[in-house]
Amino acid sequence: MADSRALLLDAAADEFAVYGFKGARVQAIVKRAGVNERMIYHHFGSKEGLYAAVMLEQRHTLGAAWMPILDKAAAMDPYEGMKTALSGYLDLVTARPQAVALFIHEALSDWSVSHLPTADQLPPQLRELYARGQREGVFPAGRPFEIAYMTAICALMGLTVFSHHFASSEDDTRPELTPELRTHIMAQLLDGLRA
Amino acid sequence: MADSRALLLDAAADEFAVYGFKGARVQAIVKRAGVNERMIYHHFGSKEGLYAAVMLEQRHTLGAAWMPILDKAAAMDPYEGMKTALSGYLDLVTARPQAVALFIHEALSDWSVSHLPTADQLPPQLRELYARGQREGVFPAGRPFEIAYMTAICALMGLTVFSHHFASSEDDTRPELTPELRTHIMAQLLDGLRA
DNA sequence: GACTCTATGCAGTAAATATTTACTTCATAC
DNA sequence: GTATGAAGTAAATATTTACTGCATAGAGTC
Repeated sequence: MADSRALLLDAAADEFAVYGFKGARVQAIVKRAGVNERMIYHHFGSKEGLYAAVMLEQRHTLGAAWMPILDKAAAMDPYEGMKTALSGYLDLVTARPQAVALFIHEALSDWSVSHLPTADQLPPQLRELYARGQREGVFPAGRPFEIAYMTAICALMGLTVFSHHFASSEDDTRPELTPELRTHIMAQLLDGLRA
Repeated sequence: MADSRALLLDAAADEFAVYGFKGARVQAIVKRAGVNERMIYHHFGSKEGLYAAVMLEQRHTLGAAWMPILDKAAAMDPYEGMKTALSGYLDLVTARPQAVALFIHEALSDWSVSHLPTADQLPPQLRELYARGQREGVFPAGRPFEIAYMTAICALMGLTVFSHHFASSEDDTRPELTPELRTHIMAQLLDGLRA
């Protein structure tokens, strides 16, 4: 009845995000999803197949959500464009911290087939926007785009991972970044990009 | 004969750094360490005891290595002090990427007793240095130290995790950050701190 | 040499874990 | 109306995994 495939993908994303591939338990996944254990092998063939499907879906979802923002940013002036792109990225990872966790787990583990974008697969819109900013003197001329990009994105991913450190001691709810904290973070990252 | 305790701590740090607590296998640890499986339970009582010992040792080692640099930084002017502290931190995590991996794994997992420093345990030397910089107008007045600190440190940790993305395709060796890349990263982070 | 104590090794055990086997429903196309 | 194949379930299997009981080796002390 219920779409057990989608239920499994969601539950598995949560479980893999917390424990990584080896640490994740299929029983925990099927329990979360509320489906029979057999369904994993029916839909995905193996735990590994399920993992690969989860990673593909996450990367696709994240990419699809970021794409329109990147396109919008590409039409703006370099500084405002970067602001838009990074702010949009922060929105995305705030809304889907599991995706960040999944990517980090994969980077830490020795997973053979990486589902992560490589240095030459970074968003071309931002690459061009950054180059334009460099020509206009808004961004420093000598700094490679890869460095500028990775430094800013890594900061956002890291902050997502350690966001619960901003929680007050008796705050039991998930401590989302307040708009005020967001503003400070964005200002710091954008100042870092400036020439 | 051989100090099996130290061998186990080292091997376990490597294994936990890659797979996290649940994903790590005690057999893999003892194989790496070249000691008998029994030794884990002799020295640490359990897998969990070994993990706790590893985390304590890593945090202590990292803290002890950073401490003198922080003290030196505290005596400098705010900007140069921050530069010294962050540059020293980058040296540390470059030399011991496993420590970063361990902390990130713990932040991602639902481990009950956290071995991570909380927001009020951030290095007091830097807190005071930052406040001094704010009074002198070097650092922005309204931005909380926790934000400025975490944003910069998270960027460094994230870059450590994703550093292999800077490798050229046929580079089989571990792609350490070149001095040139380091310079760009430090410049970007320090510019971000500036008022 | 006997005695003690810690370090180490071997061979196991019980539980956990990924995967498979055999089977039932159930919708839909021919 | 039945053939077909996908979706779902319960139980079993083979392997892995953390952990233990027990024996032994060696070093130091008397």
